Amino acid sequence: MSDPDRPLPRLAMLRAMTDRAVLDHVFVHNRTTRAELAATTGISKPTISESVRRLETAGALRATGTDQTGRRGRIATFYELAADAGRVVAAEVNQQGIRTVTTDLTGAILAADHHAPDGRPMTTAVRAAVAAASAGGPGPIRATAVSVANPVDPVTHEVVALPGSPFPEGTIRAGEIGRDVLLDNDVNFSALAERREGAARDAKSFVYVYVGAGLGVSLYVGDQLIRGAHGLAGEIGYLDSSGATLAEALAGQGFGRSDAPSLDVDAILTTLSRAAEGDAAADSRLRQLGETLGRAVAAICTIVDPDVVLLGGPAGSRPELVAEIRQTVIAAAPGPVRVEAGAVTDSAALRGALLSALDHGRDAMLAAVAEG
Amino acid sequence: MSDPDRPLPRLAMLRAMTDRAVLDHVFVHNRTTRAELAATTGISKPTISESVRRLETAGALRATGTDQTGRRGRIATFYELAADAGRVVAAEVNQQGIRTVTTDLTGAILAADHHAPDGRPMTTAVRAAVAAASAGGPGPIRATAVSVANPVDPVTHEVVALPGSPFPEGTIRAGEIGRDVLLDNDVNFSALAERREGAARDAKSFVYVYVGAGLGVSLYVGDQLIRGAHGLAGEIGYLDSSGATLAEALAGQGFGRSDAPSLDVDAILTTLSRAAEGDAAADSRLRQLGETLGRAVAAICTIVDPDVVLLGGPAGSRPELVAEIRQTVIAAAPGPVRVEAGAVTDSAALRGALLSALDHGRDAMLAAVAEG
DNA sequence: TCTTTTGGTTAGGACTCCTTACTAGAATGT
DNA sequence: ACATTCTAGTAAGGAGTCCTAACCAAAAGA
Repeated sequence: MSDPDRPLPRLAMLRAMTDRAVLDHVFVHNRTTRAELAATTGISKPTISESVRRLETAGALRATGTDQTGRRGRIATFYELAADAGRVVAAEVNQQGIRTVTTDLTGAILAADHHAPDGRPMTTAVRAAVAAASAGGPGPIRATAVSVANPVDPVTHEVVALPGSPFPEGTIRAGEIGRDVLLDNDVNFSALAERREGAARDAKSFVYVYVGAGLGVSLYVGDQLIRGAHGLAGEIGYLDSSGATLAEALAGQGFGRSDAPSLDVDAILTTLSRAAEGDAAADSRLRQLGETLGRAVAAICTIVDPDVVLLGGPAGSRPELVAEIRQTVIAAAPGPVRVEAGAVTDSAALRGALLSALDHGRDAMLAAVAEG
Repeated sequence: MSDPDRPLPRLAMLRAMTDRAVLDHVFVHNRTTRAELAATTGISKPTISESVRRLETAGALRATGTDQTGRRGRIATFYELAADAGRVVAAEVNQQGIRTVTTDLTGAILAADHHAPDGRPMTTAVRAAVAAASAGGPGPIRATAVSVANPVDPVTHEVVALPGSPFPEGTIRAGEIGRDVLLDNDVNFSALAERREGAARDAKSFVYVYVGAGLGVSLYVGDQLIRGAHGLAGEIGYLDSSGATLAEALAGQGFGRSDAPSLDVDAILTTLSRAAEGDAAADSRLRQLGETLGRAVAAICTIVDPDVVLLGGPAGSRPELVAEIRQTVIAAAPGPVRVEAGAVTDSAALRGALLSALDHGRDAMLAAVAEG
């Protein structure tokens, strides 16, 4: 792994920085030319040319045609990522089964799959699904990310089993699924998706509140996720709500399951639709739900003062509930806060896992180029 | 300021990194030699020599004697920071007046002063105190940090006036005190002191709770302070506590002033001492205070899951109160949390302001060297 | 006195990057 | 048709930083 001969520790860093600048540009503008690279990065043309040549011989880039737009001057040659530069795999595990997606390093989807729950142990099923998603494509798998519905310990990378959790199995270790697997919470991954390409793109800090079968919160400050010392940051089911925990309070309002921090999504959704039909009792229960959740969100806002609060999940993204929560938060939090529904509604956790896998996969490819 | 000719944008970064490595080593081991620098930084001896020569001619370093420990081999020449490399000023503003301290870039104290409140407007008095602390020493003032008792907006650097705040004046702008002034909250600065040289030295994340005339919280995650989008992070006086705000609840227990989020420190301290003398009623009120504060701290722990919670301030650092709060927090927070008293008791805010000024002052000197 | 040890310098080379000048090739203008 | 203009990329030369290896200087130990 590490060279016995390290001839240029510091100077090599400069070279790696130029390579990174080139690749970073390729990741967003899939096709590019040497001239465009030099112009946008500010690096000189000869240096860019050398970097491109290096990356091409290393198998990362590939010349892929010429610029045929009838423009004056010499025709430019396009470069893009080589087809076999690598792939990444993302998987989402929940009660509906296992969903996987495989993309190349640009993020273009190569395959997607879904496995309904069968009798097998969860770890076995996940390992098989990831192996199937990894098989038979061009280039090596550079990274794998798996989203689960439970908190994940940031140091052991092991799924933390909370009492009464809806997650079907208490212990999954990243090492049992494959090597270099990024295992994380679905709420964290969903928040990442919102951060990168959702409603929190421009926020310096934001709070993502997931209201679904689970109830969880992710905090982002800058581009940093606050995981907590024991991976328990954002487990707001344990927040105090007028003497009881928030989960207990919600259960007492008829929105919880008998087993603790799990919510009854169907109950929430039927209440929402009945309130919309004019049912006064349902409307009252909706207000009560919004106020209970809103007070918890207001506490978070008082403590971390985020730019924006995003609500997600099958219940949290419903506009009626968003409006109720917003009202309570604005009344109770000291500063001005925006409370909105998340923008990434379609399997946000899988999307976030993919984004995370892409980050790491791209880093891995760059490291491979630098090594060899 | 900026060169019209920028001959080496990238290569110059390497050189700056070497200089920074040398200076960083000098900042902690005041005296050092070229050989020691090469050994500890891993940079080659010729490169270190060149950097030392550069820093010496720029006026940052100074040869200051030779190694006289009867050791074999050639005698080493010691280098340390030049006396006129620069100074920094820190000031703490509170109801007792203005306290200032001036140090060189190693942190050695050159002067300290205290100004009791006079009739003058606060901004005028602070400006005068900072000017007095800056005058007549060797080398330029590289940075100035001022600690105030109110929250500071992170973008405008203006003191935010909260209703009923104990801070005597609502608006101070950093620009009105001097140029390049770091203006921040006393709680934030105290937390920085704990982070660097107090009980949170080894913590990855921690919460600092100040209980004194003001009531405030600072959150550190890694080396990053969570300020909040509007500078209001940690204003827990507004937290909900059984229907009222925390400040109101504390006032209702007899620990507050009539003007809102300000605490009556004397009332807390007398309750503490009476409870220690066996007064049952005082003991009951102490337990109630500990539980009220503990529930707020537990909410913070549930949301951010820190490594450790440090309590500071004239009331917060009292061991009896720490024990009460700890008991409530451990019972209510989901994960295992350490709750301790802060270790920096003697004017922590001023110490933190000084540390912050040192950070920026050292950076400023390095930038000055790089400029030429 | 000779050897060893240690701090530091010198010499030479490797590497990265930059500026300037140049070439190739296509569209445009006359 | 032919020169002009414009663009992509290459070539040459030089500057700057860093590294290794060898060397020098001075003091302690044998």
